Parts: sequence; C-alpha cells; structure tokens
Amino acid sequence: MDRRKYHTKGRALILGFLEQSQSVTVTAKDIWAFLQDHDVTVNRSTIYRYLNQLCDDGAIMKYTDNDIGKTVYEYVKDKHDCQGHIHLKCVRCNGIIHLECGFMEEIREHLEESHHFSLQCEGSVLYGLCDHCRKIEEQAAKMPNEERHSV
Amino acid sequence: MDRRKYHTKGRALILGFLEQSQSVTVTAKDIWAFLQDHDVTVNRSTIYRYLNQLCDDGAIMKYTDNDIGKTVYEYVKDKHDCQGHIHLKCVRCNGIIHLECGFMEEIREHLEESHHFSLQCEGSVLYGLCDHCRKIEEQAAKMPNEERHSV
DNA sequence: TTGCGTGCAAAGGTTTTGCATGGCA
DNA sequence: TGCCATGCAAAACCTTTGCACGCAA
Repeated sequence: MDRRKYHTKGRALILGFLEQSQSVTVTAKDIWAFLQDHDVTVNRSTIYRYLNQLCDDGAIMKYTDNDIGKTVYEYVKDKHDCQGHIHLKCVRCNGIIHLECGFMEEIREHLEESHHFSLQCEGSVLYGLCDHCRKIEEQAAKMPNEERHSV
Repeated sequence: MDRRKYHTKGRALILGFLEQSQSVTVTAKDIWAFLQDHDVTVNRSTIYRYLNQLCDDGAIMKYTDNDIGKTVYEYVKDKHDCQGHIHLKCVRCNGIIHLECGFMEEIREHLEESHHFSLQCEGSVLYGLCDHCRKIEEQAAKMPNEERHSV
C-alpha cells in the first residue's frame, strides 16, 4: 500500500547521510548542515516532511537523545534484527553496540526470577564508553593541558 | 555553596506535587494544571525557572519521554543512592526498580570483557513490566471485551 | 498529465530571557 | 534592607501546516 515515491536529489542525499551515519544519531540540523556542505539547499520543512515519512515507513527511528536534549533520527538497517536484544550506546561517539549474545538470556532470566520484571528490549539502552572512545579518553587524561570535553 | 532559598506558596506546591508523583513522570504542563486545580496561578516562566533550579540542585531529573514525546520531570529521592546500579522502569506504571544486587557486577564484567564496553549507570534504563503490572495486563488479556490501554 | 515533492511563509508549541516589580528573611 | 522570586512580554527554537508551483514518472 505504499504510495509511489519520486526520487529527488535532496532525498537521496538525506537518506544517504542517514545510512552512512548508522551508528551515530543525527539531528534535523545535522542533516541540514550536511546538505549545505554539499551545496544543496533544502528547506527545513522538506527535511522534516521527509524524515517523518521515513519514520512512518519504519526506515528510520525518531527519539530524543537525553544527553543532548535534542530529537535525533537513526537509520534502521533491519528493524527485525533489533528485536530480542538491548543496545549499548557510547556516550561519546553515539555508536551503538547490539548485545546479541547469550548474555541477553542471562539478563532476562535474572530480571525475571530475582526481580519479577519482564524485560522489554525496545528502548532499553545501557550507556557507557566503547572501546575506541575509552582509549581516546584515557589519552586525553594523560594530557592535562589538553582541552577536554566535559559533561 | 547553595545560595539562600526563599519559600513561596508556588514552589512548595510544585515540589510537593513532584514528590507525591515520585513513580510517575510529570510534564511542565501537568504542574501548571496542578497549580490551577489548587487555585494558584503561577506563570510558566516561574515554573520552568524553578524546575531548572531543581535540576541543577539534583533534586529532580529532566528528560524526554519518548513514548509521549514530551519533556518530563522526575523527583529524585536520593541521588547518591542511585549510583553504581542501573534502573528497571515499568512501561505501564513508570515505577522504578533499582538493580542493586550482585548481578550488576556480572553485567559490568560481561560488557567489559566481551564487548569492551565501560558501563556508565547514569541514564542506563531497561524497560519492561513490573510484577504488579504484568499481572494486571494478564488479567486484561483474559477479558477480551474489556477496554485495554494500548501503546 | 498526474500527483508527489518542494519552497515559502506563517503558525503552533515549548522553553528561555530581560526587565521591572513584588515579597521573603 | 538585600536579594531572591515572580509576572509579563518578547524572543528563541523546533516542528508542523497550507498553499501554490515545480518536477519526476
């Protein structure tokens, strides 16, 4: 029942940007800036309209990143692949790690048996630092004079 | 180093409302409506200003509830008691369970060793159904004609 | 040619800010 | 009396909407 879609330069760029940003969440502003960088000016309304369409189609997800307090959009590679496990999110690079391993079952069982809590994976996120970013933070810690980004 | 605070009727009501709503998140609008119900008219700016102060003081937490897409505020009983463990949040009653048990260490170790991920408890939330609400949901499922609340 | 996509302008909602006034301690 | 808190109005932001036009298929 999907209506016919037309291809336009702006849409191609936007979708491309979202795809390549798979492990990083982007804001509507980021998209606008990206288009600017590519010398393509697209009206904000157009961006929002397209983003909403993509959301409706399930191609992307929209939610608020509470760390930055902004609405972010995230490309969904395969929605069905993201069920049954929770996500680890790096607070520094916004990268996402899918906790797709046997430990998921251990978590689920523990919560069920010890806390009578039925885990729902959707929306459940654990924050922290990924391997790469931790190393960078450690480097930064060694250089006291360096400008460090703080919360 | 906290500056002197003056007590006013509006502030007392707002804080009281937040305290009594401990397991339920409230929006700025809810607060405004609550004050109206108590025949106290407080300007929106005042509400926001006070909420931001409470956030800075760590008395409440501010974040966006992605289910309703609105900014919500939540009373923090004792911030220091909430470090070192993650939270389980019931999607139905918004109640919070503190995962303060030995399993926390297991989680931390697994993420560290298998995923090279340094867990940061702050903000990490697992969603699901608490014992009480699951039973209610099960009851509702047995009564097909009953009005059921859905997502 | 059809109707989707776009730009523009305006509106809507939420939150912040400057300034003068009011009120607690 | 000294500040903090408040009200008011305006602004800042983000997002949506209506309308007319452009353009892909």
